[in-house]
Amino acid sequence: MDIKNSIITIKEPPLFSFEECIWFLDRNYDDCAHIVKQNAVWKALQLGEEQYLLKIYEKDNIINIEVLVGSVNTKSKKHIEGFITEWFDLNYDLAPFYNTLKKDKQLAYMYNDFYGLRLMGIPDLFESLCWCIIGQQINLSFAYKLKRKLVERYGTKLEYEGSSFYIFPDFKTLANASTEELKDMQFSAAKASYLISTAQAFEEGKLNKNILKTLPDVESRHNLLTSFRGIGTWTANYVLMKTIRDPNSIPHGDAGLFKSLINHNIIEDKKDTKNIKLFFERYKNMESYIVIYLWRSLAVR
DNA sequence: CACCAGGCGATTT
DNA sequence: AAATCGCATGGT
Repeated sequence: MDIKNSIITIKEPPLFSFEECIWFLDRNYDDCAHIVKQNAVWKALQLGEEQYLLKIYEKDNIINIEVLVGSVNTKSKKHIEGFITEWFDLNYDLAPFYNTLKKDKQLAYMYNDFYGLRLMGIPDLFESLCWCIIGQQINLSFAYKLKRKLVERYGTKLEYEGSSFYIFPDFKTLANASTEELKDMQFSAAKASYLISTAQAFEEGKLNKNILKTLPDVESRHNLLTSFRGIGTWTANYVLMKTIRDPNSIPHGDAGLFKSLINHNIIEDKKDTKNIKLFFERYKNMESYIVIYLWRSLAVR
């Protein structure tokens, strides 16, 4: 294959910072979903039957996607372009959000400090839900540690030039895992059971991205999600934000969100529901974006 | 040592 | 209906 053919390019949208986006992917944690180094991100993924390893970097306001592993043809090229566009939220117009942000006395600084940050998504619904279940109630460092154990045990490893890249386990594999195995890996009994029952819901066809996308509004999507064990309002809203890309999802009860709102003197404490409501009214239909920027503010470069 | 982490469901009041 | 509890473990 011609080397040139293995590089896919996408023109960057306005109000975009590749560097800010890929920095957010890790922000000093240890996410096994990708490797960020030298102004590039390496990402392994499954597209249909085939496995891919992508190296994504920026050059002259163009996103370059180098396909290191996997075959490139018209179909897979389109698939990869679609994946990156969705992951980086390239089709979203940030201008209305920035217009509102710049008028916000406490948060206007974010326009300069986090300029061009997009809502980095989790395109795969099963992966997204598992990540939420893992992260419930524990600190993020431990959550990433648990996720890595899960992925290294049940996922797919891709070796490339001495480095290992991992693809998140598919639901069939996790549906057949046992709670005992997961408990031995430091998952609580409850989390082990939620992960397996979620995987089984996918296997039985009761839950998938298409079902959610077909529902008419965010309330019905929220209600379907929370009808499953282990998926509460926080998880439902997180997934609607990161995977379904509803613009108006707020992960209510989120510890980081409270912390950020307190840091910015927007609320007194967690029980200050009145000011939380007032705050989000300023960001009508862009709630998901302001949440991402509030989370971003918790991380230190 | 206590208390909280990007919560949730079960149990008790 | 609302408040409380247990969960696994790491960090402060």
